[in-house]
Amino acid sequence: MTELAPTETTSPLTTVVTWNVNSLGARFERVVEYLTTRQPDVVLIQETKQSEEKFLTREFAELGYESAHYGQGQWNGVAILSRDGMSDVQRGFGDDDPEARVISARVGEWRVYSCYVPNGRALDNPHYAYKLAWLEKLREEVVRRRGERLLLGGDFNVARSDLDCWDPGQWEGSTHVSGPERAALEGLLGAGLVDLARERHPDDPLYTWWDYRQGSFRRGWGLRIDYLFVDSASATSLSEIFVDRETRKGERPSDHAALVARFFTAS
DNA sequence: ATGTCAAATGGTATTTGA
Repeated sequence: MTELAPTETTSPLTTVVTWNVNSLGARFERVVEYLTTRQPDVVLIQETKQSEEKFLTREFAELGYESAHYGQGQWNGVAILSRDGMSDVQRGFGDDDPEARVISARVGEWRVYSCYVPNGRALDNPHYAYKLAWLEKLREEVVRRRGERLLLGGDFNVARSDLDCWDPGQWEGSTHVSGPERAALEGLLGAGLVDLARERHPDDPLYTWWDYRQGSFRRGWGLRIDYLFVDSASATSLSEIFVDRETRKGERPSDHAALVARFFTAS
């Protein structure tokens, strides 16, 4: 088994988490429990499914986190939490994208992004073309920021390779594994990013999502669709990275687990 | 078409999205 446990340490590590919570309203208690017990430094949240008004800014502040949210209500919605503050928050790509799917901020030396890539729905659905175009916009954003310390986390809704998929045959003809989606994700990485989990653990599935149906989590029927990407110069500061499977267990879990990375802090 | 979950609604079941 490759289940990795978080390590207790007092060394100056920065912990960054990406987690698709599948409704912050439904998941708030789980998120609070996570923040309280694990005390991550930065949390990148996807699928808040909340309006700006409903986002519990004050409650997060009382837990020690500055927060920024880009919400649209019923669907989508992305947020960033930071124990050490943030500045220069940017919502969306600055275009006419009607869906709230990306937010970024300056956190310390990083520009961090919380990304929720469109699902695509089906290969012949207009949402699939939107997904590919959206990934291209994200790639262009990364190209624009070349040279900065970048950290992108989120639900990318693409399994990079068959290793990232419990039964590739079952997914044939579906979204998340198609050639154009994978090419778009590789194109994003080609802009100068490193897939930290895969680089550190070349042979482990490291699934981050399991369907609620059919006991998929128990059976190991997952996909790796959540990622943490950093610029290649920053990748050397990675201490460890793991999927926190505890976040997928217990009472009312999201269908995604949290992906956790720890970085050596620059001094 | 799914051993499910979440949001929204002329709602107490259905639709939509994932």
